[in-house]
Amino acid sequence: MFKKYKESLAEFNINPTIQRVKILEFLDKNRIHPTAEQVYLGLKDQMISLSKATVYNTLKTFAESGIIYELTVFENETRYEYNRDNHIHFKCTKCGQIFDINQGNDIFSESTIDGHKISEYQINLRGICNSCLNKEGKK
Amino acid sequence: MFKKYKESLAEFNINPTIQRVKILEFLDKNRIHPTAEQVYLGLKDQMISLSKATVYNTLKTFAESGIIYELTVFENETRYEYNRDNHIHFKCTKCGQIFDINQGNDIFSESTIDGHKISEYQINLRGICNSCLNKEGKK
DNA sequence: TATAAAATTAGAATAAATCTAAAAAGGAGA
DNA sequence: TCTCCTTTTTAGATTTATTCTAATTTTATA
Repeated sequence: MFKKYKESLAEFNINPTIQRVKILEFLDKNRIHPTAEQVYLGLKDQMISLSKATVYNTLKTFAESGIIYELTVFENETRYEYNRDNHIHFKCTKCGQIFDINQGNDIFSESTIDGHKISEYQINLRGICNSCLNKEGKK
Repeated sequence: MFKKYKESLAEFNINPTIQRVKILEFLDKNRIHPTAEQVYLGLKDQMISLSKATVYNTLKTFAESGIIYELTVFENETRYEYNRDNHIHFKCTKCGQIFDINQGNDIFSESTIDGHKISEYQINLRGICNSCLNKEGKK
């Protein structure tokens, strides 16, 4: 059942506890760039003993290992995603949803800029999304 | 003395109260991408009655008007800067400093992507800065 | 199985940001 | 200048995200 997640965790040298497997599964099946709070809320009913601290610890452990990605898109809330393909984010100011955009991948392929060594980058777009634009049009 | 700042504020239809002029001056003279807290700490000695709420309110008012820019660079702390020239940011994981990089300006000159209307974008780089690299080299 | 190490837990603590309601300041007109 | 009205500031309480702490439970290992 959870073999897939256990194997992934093993690849990243993370012990596959029940909590960790469940959290990874949640991230895999809910591609909404959730906050730690959202992960906790999404799991607490099926895991009555789950603690928020575990969710925070686990997400941090995951992000540090590289199995998931940690993002901050304009607002000051840390979000997480399982999608490790190179992509950028668009946040809608109307509905608040965050969309993945498969573009802009190798803009900073040079690893140095102004003498600073780049190890990572994030590109965040903001505006009004596709579906909110349509809703506006209909009014 | 503060004519320059009063004029800028007038351009953006913001009443030039003493607090506002002082906060704008602070941002102009301290190009460190400060947090609201840092602005408050930097001004409270010369303005004993200054309230944190005023700093937060003012920075928000400024950002909404467009006279300053609000940024989130990886960490979940909102930062502000007076520099409105198009540029991107580099945050050093060693010293925590944020550097301005004058590059990457017109990457999203097209105003639509995947049908989403782009009104704004941020590009954030992370790694080890110039001077931290040098210090490492010397050890 | 015993023992050590790692992980989880509940709840307290911290820190950023917002809210509230009252006081102060500023502007417009008589 | 006085009055009225709007805007701004203020202190402190509140909210919310996150971290910390110390005890307990689980897992790994000898």
